[in-house]
Amino acid sequence: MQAQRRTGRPPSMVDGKTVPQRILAAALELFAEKGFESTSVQDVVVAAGVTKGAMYHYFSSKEDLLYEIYGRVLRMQKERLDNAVAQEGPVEDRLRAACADVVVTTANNLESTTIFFRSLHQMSAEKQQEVRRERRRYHETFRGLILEGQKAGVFRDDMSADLCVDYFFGSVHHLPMWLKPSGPMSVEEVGRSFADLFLGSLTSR
Amino acid sequence: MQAQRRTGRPPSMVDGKTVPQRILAAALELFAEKGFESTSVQDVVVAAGVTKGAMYHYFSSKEDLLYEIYGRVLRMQKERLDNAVAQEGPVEDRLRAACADVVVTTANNLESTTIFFRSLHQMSAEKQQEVRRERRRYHETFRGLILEGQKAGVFRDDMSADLCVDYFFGSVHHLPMWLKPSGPMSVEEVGRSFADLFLGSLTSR
Amino acid sequence: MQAQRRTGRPPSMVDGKTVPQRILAAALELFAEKGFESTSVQDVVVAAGVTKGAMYHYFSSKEDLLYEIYGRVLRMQKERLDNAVAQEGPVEDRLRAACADVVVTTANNLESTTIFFRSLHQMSAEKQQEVRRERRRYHETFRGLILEGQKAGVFRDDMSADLCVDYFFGSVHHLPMWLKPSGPMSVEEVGRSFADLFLGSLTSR
Amino acid sequence: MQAQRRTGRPPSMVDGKTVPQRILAAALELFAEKGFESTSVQDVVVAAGVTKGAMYHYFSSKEDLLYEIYGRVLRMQKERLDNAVAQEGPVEDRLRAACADVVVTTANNLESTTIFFRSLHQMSAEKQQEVRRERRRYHETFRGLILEGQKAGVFRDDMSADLCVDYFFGSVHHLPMWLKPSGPMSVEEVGRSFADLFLGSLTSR
DNA sequence: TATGAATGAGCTTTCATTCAT
DNA sequence: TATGAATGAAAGCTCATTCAT
Repeated sequence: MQAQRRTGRPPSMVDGKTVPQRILAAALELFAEKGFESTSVQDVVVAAGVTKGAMYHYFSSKEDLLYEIYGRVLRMQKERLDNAVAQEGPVEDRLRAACADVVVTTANNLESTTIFFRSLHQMSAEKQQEVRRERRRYHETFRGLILEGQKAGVFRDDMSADLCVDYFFGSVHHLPMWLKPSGPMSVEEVGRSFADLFLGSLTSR
Repeated sequence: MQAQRRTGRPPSMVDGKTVPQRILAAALELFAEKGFESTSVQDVVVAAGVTKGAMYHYFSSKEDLLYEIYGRVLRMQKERLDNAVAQEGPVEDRLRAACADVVVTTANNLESTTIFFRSLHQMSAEKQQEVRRERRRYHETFRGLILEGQKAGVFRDDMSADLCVDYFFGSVHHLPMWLKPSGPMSVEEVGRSFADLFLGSLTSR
Repeated sequence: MQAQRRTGRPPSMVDGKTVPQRILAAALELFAEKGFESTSVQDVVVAAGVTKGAMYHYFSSKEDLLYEIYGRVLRMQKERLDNAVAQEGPVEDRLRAACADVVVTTANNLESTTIFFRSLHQMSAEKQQEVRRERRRYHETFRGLILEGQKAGVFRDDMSADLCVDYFFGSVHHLPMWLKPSGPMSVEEVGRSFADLFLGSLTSR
Repeated sequence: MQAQRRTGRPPSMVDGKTVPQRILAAALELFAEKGFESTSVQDVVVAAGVTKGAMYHYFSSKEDLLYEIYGRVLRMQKERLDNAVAQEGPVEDRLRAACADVVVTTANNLESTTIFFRSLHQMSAEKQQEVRRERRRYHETFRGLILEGQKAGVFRDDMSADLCVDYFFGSVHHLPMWLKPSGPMSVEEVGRSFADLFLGSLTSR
């Protein structure tokens, strides 16, 4: 593994974070707080402590910032789901674990999720498609678990697996609308409860 | 049966809709399609076939358009829920009916719902509070049904009723993200399914 | 001829010139002096004594300003040429008059001509085509005179009429590069001299 | 026959051209195509395959690129004219040869000429003066030939020699506006024709 | 000799809103 | 009730140039 050639002025670091890292962190916070459209590039660079020129050195547009944020969320979620699915054990246990985990992950990244569902439509058609494709893969993996349980006879099979996925993820994606990390329930409790409610739906009757 | 004549210049009507009605209809469509911030007042008035001056005659600001849209949604939803709750019969039937109804109503007003959750943060803090207050009332009414069922012993009572409401309404509010009116299931079927899934959760174990 | 309906705020006038007139006059002067690209919209509106918003109320873009300037030049030149061609008399007299006239007209509109040949490439491909088409018509009309003289045997016919037109108009279009209205020769003298030189070319041998 | 070796790091060569040569060639092409102001330094260095730092190592500014281009054109034109003037023979033959030659040279360097007359105003006042001074010398040399012919009685002397020079060079400098190297006439033919037309003017009556 | 980071001023354009009628 | 003119602040983005190595 070759160390990459280093020439030119070295990148500036603050608190061990590079310029693009600081910019993305600032964008994440501001987009979640005020919305993508109501946040100006000026706002972002001031919050990140960099100049506008520096931002455009690393990102090609304001939309690109959004796209990068999306990429991170998608990568993380997919990785965790793949992980949960690959575990050993009965399908209901694996689904329960996956459900609880996605709730916890979402709860720990409320800002990203807020932005995700609020600002998707601000992206160019092409990038939206890319994101949707990735979401679809996620959806399919999850749906696979449900189908497996239905075939195994542990989940009711008079209900479309697709619908069940949308039903559950609706609940998850709306967490930012009401969940306060400082609220009465820990995020793990919320995760267990959501998993319980959903499994209850699938195993009822 | 003709509405009684008024004196003075009659309001300009097109397709039986007054100027403010046309403006709101255009705003609803555009805000849902492109987002509140990405829709200019110019866009709205062009789509409504009126001039900018006319819009500012009827509405005090662009935000006011959003507020009016919110008001209509809230009034409609509250009315329907109150109606469902006031029915006779066992609590599980009344809850099931309310669940199915809110799904159908939401599905028939996808544009409003899209705007509702995407653009709430664009409103002034005061108006946001007003909307949240109204939402809270709605939430409480619904929660009342669940509590009633828990006390009656027909619903599991080891789960916070608040959480259950948020869980279910998350699913409902995300309908615009995936539901196509032309899809394989009718909105009534989706309503019944969602109600079934939710009731399954509450009555499991 | 119906007086057009007047509603709304009346347009502001300064020195009997409307806002768009003042803007175009300022743009003409500045584009000629500093070049199109080096002149900012800010420069133009300050010189015209209007606001940027007013400019964009009347013109769709900075390029549109250029386009309007081009339109005026083209219309004027075409009109004068058609006029000269339509006169009575021998072809050499008509050509001589047309040559002298285009020199005088160009000399009296040095700014427009400067902009014309310096900034054509800044316009969108479509508008450039439109301008070139108009130029081509002008060229053809002029060429018609030469062909007529060649057929009549008064002009040498061993030289492409096209080439002759380009030859002469090159001289005319470069007038802004050296001609000073306050120079030793009047513009009419220059016109007569150019016409004489060109006619000398055509009748030599 | 290899050029003698130098010590130190050899300049990076591509296609036998040094870095500054590649930069100037790229600038020439781009300035002619899109105009000086519409070409960014970025565009130039990308086209030349070098970095921005490298460009600023060899040239002090973007304007400096333009200045270098001007210098090359001026040097070449002056050299060729001096050459033509220094020939033996009657003045009309020498003028005819000089006229034809400047047309051919211009036609073979359309890009340079395009830039020359389009972008002169983009240079600093001092450099503009320098260029104009050089142009003046060129003009004077050419004018000398005409005066010589007028004194010798072979050219009409009722026409200012200055005007004649401007008249002819206008035609030459506008060649880039219409001449296509792939057109029906070879550049040599155009040169002969232009020379013929101009000599016809001078010897008429 | 050459690099990639970073600057900061300036650019065109958009937009919600107000004005005068 | 409604118009078209006009405002002025702010937006996203570009760019020639300089910096630190």
